[in-house]
Amino acid sequence: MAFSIGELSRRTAVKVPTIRYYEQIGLLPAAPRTDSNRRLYGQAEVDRLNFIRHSRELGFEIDDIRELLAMSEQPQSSCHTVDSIANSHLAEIDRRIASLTTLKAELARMISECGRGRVCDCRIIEVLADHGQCRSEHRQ
Amino acid sequence: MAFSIGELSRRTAVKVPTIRYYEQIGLLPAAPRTDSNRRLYGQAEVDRLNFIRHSRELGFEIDDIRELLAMSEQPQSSCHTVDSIANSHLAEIDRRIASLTTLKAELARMISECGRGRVCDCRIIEVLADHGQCRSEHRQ
DNA sequence: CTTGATCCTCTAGTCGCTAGAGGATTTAGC
DNA sequence: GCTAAATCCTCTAGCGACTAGAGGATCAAG
Repeated sequence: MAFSIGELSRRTAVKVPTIRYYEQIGLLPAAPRTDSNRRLYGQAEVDRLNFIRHSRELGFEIDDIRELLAMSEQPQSSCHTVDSIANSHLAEIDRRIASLTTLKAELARMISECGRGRVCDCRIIEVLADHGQCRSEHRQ
Repeated sequence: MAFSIGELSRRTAVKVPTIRYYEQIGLLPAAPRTDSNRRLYGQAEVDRLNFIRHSRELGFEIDDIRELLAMSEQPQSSCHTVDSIANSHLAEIDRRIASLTTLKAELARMISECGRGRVCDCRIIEVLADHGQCRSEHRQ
């Protein structure tokens, strides 16, 4: 039933020091200990940590996750807060996708235009410099 | 011709402390100083800093930028390195876009399914928990 | 009974900045 | 010329979210 921090780590793909760090910052409650001071966990911690990991992967910040966790622990409350966190996050996601898509096109174009030539002919440098000409002035 | 760090900041949209930081880590060469020890810059620094800013916006790390800058200062060399930096960056961008797109769909669905109800009925929590049921076990 | 894996706490380091203290100098208005 | 505000300088410390390592205790397997 109860298992070690290493086992929790294996079950959630969250590294051991990260789990301890989450406990330290109060994102996970302090775990009960064995006689020899080792942390003990159960299924509830697996769930909570998966929730945290998934949220982190989706780009939520720790403070967002704190709020989301607080919500999830008070199911009787309105989901308005959850909704607004998710919504503002969605707007941010949209911005990131848009900018990454632009970047992707730019990078892809740069790479395709970059022949086997010398850097002076390589458009990657030009595009990054936001210049229409070779940046040879940097050589002095 | 020569201008202050504040002016350089205005021309490049890079904050003054960030410029000093870049000098400190050697991303910008140490600027010449006035008699009263103030840094002086010219067009070359505007170019270089724009290059850096643009690269950072595109998600390149400082060390990547160091390499790209070294390339741009040796136009006679092959652009193979530039190309490989950009290519590996492109792969990373693709991964990020894919994961953000999945997230976006998920968030959008969550938000649309999240009625005016209680959190127990709100799918945002469920999706983040990667669970099919309400996480009321968290309440104890 | 020993070896190696795992656990503990603690401090310090990472990256890319950002903020603030405390002081000097420059610029603008009067 | 004088004052007040803006800008500059250096320095140290802090941020988020970990990650690494020291130094030591304990556990599980052969």
